[in-house]
Amino acid sequence: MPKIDAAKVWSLNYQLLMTVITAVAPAIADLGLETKELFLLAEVDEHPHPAELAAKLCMPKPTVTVNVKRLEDAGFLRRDIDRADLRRHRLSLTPSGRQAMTKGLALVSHAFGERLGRLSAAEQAQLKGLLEKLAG
Amino acid sequence: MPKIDAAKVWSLNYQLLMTVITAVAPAIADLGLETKELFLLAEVDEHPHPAELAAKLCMPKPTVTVNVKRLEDAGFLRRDIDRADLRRHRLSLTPSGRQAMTKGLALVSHAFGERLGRLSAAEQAQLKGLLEKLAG
DNA sequence: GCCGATTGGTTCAATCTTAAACCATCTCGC
DNA sequence: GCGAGATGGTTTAAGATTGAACCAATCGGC
Repeated sequence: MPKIDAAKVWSLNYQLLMTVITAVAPAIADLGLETKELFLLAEVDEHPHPAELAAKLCMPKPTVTVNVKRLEDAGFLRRDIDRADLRRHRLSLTPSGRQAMTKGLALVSHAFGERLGRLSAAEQAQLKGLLEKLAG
Repeated sequence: MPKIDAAKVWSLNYQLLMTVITAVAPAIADLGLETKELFLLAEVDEHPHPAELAAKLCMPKPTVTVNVKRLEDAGFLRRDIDRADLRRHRLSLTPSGRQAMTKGLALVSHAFGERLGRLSAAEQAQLKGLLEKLAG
């Protein structure tokens, strides 16, 4: 019976991610960011429009609106109207936003990297490959 | 440079989990459960005390209190005072709670299993092993 | 035994989230 | 063009989350 229990794997994985992010949350907060805001910032380069962000981050549109507003007020984000489609807003990181994002991701990398350190380099690569297959 | 970017892996993984859970959320709701409540129920057998649940699920104590209360009101959970330690509450699933949990986990298994189906049985086992190393 | 420190759980109030309804703009077919 | 439907984003109001303060019971050292 090689079949594994998918719900168990999901749950295990979830707890892993949450443990890591909970541990770094205070340090991220010191940068002036909520963790959700950090992950939003991290996707802005690739997905500059709020609707895409909502889809990518699995969060409802109003949540994006609110978070974007906060990030804009904090000076981490600029919001310009897309001249090609007046409904759209094109988001872009300000220098300080980029800096905060970089620092924040470094914190996450460090914390999660400690866990990943339990795996060999080959296993790490393997894991990444498997997740990419799943997430694609 | 074999070193992988841990934050990327974290984020990839997070999006994978969220995509899956977002997709099943409506079906879970049909069982009368929020997704968080389902995962709380799923841990009750192993962690019958609210404080342990809070730690295991990475949620603050008041959140556990509220969710437990809802689950109790809905008839999915019983809450008895632990006679050995009068501060503690010992939680236990009612029959209908167990049934809802089983059905809910089956939904998650099915949805996540579809993703896992992209991997061979060997890869699935590999993934599970890697995650267990990380989460332990 | 008794007192200070710890732990388990709840309450409260402030904050965050989000479904529903909304407006503005765009797109497509005619 | 023009109108119906789709899409991008915001507002509002209702519900969820959670830090801080709290009470009750236990534990540890004396």
